[in-house]
Amino acid sequence: MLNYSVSEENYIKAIYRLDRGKAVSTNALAAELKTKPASVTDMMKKLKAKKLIHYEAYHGFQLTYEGRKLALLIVRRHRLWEYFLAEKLKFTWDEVHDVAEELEHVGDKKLIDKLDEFLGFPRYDPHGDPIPDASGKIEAPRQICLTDLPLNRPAVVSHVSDQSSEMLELLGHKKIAIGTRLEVKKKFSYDKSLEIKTGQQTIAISELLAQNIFVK
Amino acid sequence: MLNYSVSEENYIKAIYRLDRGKAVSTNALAAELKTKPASVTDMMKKLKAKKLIHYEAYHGFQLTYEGRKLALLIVRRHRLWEYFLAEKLKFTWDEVHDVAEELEHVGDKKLIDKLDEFLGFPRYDPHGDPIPDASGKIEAPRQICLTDLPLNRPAVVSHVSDQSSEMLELLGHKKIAIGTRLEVKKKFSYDKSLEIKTGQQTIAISELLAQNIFVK
DNA sequence: ATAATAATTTAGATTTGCCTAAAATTATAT
DNA sequence: ATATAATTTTAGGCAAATCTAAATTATTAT
Repeated sequence: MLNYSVSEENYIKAIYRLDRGKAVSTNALAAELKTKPASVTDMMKKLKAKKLIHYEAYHGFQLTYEGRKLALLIVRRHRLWEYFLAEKLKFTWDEVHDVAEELEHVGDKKLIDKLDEFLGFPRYDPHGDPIPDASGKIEAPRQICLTDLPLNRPAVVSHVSDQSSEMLELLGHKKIAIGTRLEVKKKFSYDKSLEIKTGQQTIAISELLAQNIFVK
Repeated sequence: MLNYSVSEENYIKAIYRLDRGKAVSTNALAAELKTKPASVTDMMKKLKAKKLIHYEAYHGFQLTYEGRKLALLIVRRHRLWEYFLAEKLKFTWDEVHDVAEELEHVGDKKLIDKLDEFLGFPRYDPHGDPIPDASGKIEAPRQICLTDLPLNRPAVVSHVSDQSSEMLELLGHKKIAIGTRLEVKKKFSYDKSLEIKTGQQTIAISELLAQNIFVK
């Protein structure tokens, strides 16, 4: 496998993260990477030339088979490092993300496979996300977005896709974590906020927050 | 402490490595980093502006106090990762260097200090080099190069800086290893080779080989 | 259906880090 | 001491990744 720049890897990972079946848009990717749409277009041309994405001007992007393989490799590195940081170095779960973000770009194949072995081949990272194996296989997470959960259907929080400390602080405050059981009680069309019931309490969830919570 | 690029860190580390009391030259640094003298000059201007080195055109460079502090921090990261790779991931001693070369640029302070703690505050890396502590202190065995050892001064081999198998084969053949006692008996200006006496024998050492042997 | 709006791309600059070739400076040898 | 050689710096360019502003294409709202 070839060698990719940190920037290329970050774009590929972001496209993978935003992938919901449909093509990813320039603006969405720019927002995700805190960069400008013009920069995204520049990079998309390069990634297309390297056959990592399908792309026609004005019609968004999707990962090719090669692109998805690379994305899964980066996700593997990221989640193994997160596991290492939490399990071995005793970082708290909200500290691991930013550090893993840097470590994930160290590309040595042997390093990652030996780290995996050292950790005992963990299957989930500290946020509950499955870790791809050395061949790139990943457990299919049959989770749906909280915004798509029907009213009064019991579910369990299985994943939060944004992992900024701001997001995690908010989740902590609302006492929501991986494994929390909940039901959506009401949906307000005005601001698309939700009212949800957890074991103890009934609370409001903004649209943005709901979009980043996934449940099974 | 500010944030430095991978390139800046590599230059600082190389100057630290080449430091023998006198100023480091442009050509020596270019050779060490496998780059061109013109590129070195470019970077030296930047490092001077950042007050990491002392530098006047045509007169070489030396680390400032800040520069030395940064160098020791990078050395600390490098050697802790080397220890981790050898001790925990079971890499062999000749594999650790290249991987540590990448990991050393992950700058998170907490990561390195927690790694240090996890490893049990090791004092030496797998090559026998001392590891600076969290405050930047390093054990003082300022060893000198065999080329700088005065005639007839008894010394002990403490370190070899090149670790290629070719080098080690040659050392093995000449029966020189870490701990070998020796004295320099003659220096030949013609090819800068040395004649040295070990316990058993008197042998010739080429300039290149001598440059890579360090003694106390 | 078309005009207004939003999204996207292009054009042209900037910064970092590197290069080659030429000029300037320092070191060396006779 | 001075010519020659070696070293170092300058000048000018290139590629990657980013930006702003302007132009282009797609979407939407009436």
